Amino acid sequence: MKQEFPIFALVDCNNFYVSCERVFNPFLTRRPAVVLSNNDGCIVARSQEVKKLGIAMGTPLFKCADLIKKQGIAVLSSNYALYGDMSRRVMQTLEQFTDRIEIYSIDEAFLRLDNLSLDNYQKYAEKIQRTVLQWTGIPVSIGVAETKTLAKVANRVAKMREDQRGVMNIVQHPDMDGILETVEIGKVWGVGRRYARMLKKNGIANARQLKYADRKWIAEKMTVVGERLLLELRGKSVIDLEQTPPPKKAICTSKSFGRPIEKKDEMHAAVTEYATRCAEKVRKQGSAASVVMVFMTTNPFKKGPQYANYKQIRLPAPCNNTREITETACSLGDQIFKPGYKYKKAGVLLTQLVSADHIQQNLFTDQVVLEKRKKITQVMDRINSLRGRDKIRLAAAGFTNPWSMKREMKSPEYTTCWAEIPVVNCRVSR
DNA sequence: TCTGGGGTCCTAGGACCC
DNA sequence: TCTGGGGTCCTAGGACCC
Repeated sequence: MKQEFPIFALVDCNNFYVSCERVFNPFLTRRPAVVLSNNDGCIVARSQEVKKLGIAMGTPLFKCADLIKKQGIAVLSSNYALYGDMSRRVMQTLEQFTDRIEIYSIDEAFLRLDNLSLDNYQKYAEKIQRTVLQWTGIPVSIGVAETKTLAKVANRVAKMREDQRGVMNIVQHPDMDGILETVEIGKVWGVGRRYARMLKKNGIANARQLKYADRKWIAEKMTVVGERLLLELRGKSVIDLEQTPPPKKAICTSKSFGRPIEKKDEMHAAVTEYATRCAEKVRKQGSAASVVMVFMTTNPFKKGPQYANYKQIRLPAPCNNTREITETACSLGDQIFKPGYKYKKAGVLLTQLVSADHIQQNLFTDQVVLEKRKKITQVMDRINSLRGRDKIRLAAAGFTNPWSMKREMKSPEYTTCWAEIPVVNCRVSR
C-alpha cells in the first residue's frame, strides 16, 4: 500500500564531534570524551558516558575541570577540518538512498522517504543506519514520521531507547499521544527556553499538550511559527524539505581572542583576518556584499571597564574582493576602537548580499581597477585552495598572531592534510 | 588563568510614497 | 478649528536552531 502523505526521516549523527574523533583514535572508543569550543572554552560535544555524568552542553571547561580529572574524561580541542570532511562523507552516503535530502546542519539531514510501503520504513531506515556506520564509521540515529517535527520527536525517542538500535518509526503509530507525552515541552523542535517557560505557566508541559492546545491562542502567543509547530504535531506536514539551500543573506566571521587585545595594530590584524575570511565566504557562494559591519567587545565575564561598539557602512557598490572589504572593515574598526580596554572579541559581518553576477556599479566606478582587483583575488583564491589557507594574504593580517585561537588538544587533520594522514603500523610475524 | 560561532524567521514601528 | 487611506521598504529586537 502506498502512502498519500509525505514521510520524513531525520538522520542525526550520535555525539558527532566525539564520534569523528573516535573513528581515528581507538583509545577514545570506550573512554568518556568531550570536544571543546574555540579557545578551548566550553564543552560542545559529549560522549554518552559524559552525558550520563550530567555535564551539560555548553559548560565552560574550567567549571567541571575537577570532575573531568576524576572521571578520566578525554578532552579534545575542536577540529573543524575533520568534522567538516566527515560530515561530507556521511551526507554523500545518505545521498545513495534518496535524492530528496536536506542537509540541515553539520550532523543532521532530513530525507523524504515517500513511496515505500508502510511496513518497510523501519527496515529501510535500519539499512541506512548500517550503511553509514560501515562506510564512514559514524553511528547515527534515525526518526521516521509524517512531518519534520514528528521525525525530530522520533529521533529523540530513538536516541533514548535502551536497545540503542537507533531507529524509531512512528508513522501511523497507534500510541502517538503516549509518545508525545514523554517529550518535555522545551525539547520540542522550535520551542526554546522563553516559550517553554511561557507554555508551562499556561499548563502546557509536553508535546501532547501542545498538540491539543488552542490553535488561535498559540498563534497569538507564538506567532505563525508556533502555529506551524502545532499543526506538525497533529501530523499535518507544513514544513517541507529545503533541498537547495537559499543563498545566505548575511555572512559573519567573529571569534574570541586567545588572549585579550589592547593594541590598535593587533585589532587591525584581527579585523583584517576576519574580513578576509568573510570575503572568501561571500565569493564562495557567488555573492557580493552591500554593507560591511565591524564590532568589538570586552569580556563581559570579567571585572574592569567594559566597552562594546559596532559600526556599519554601505559600500559604493556591492563588492566581494578581499582588498576593498578589508580596507573598509579596518577603517570602521579604527573608528570604534578606543584605547584603554581589554578586548575579548571582534567580528566582521557582511549583509545585504546580492548575486555577484549582476552588480549595479555606479557612475564613478573605475572599470580597470575593478578588473585588476578581481583578477588578483582570483589568483589568491586559487593559490590558497591548492596550497592551503593563507599561503597568500594581505600583509596587514600580520605574521604571528599571539592573540589567535587557542586549541591545545587538537587531534590531527586525518582526512584533509597530507602530513597528518593516519599511519597504520603492521607487524608481520613469520 | 579559563565562558563558542554562525545562522534563520517573524513582528512592530518608523520613514516614505502617492 | 479641522489633520486620510493604503501601501512598501527597512531596521531593530526577540525568538529560535545546531
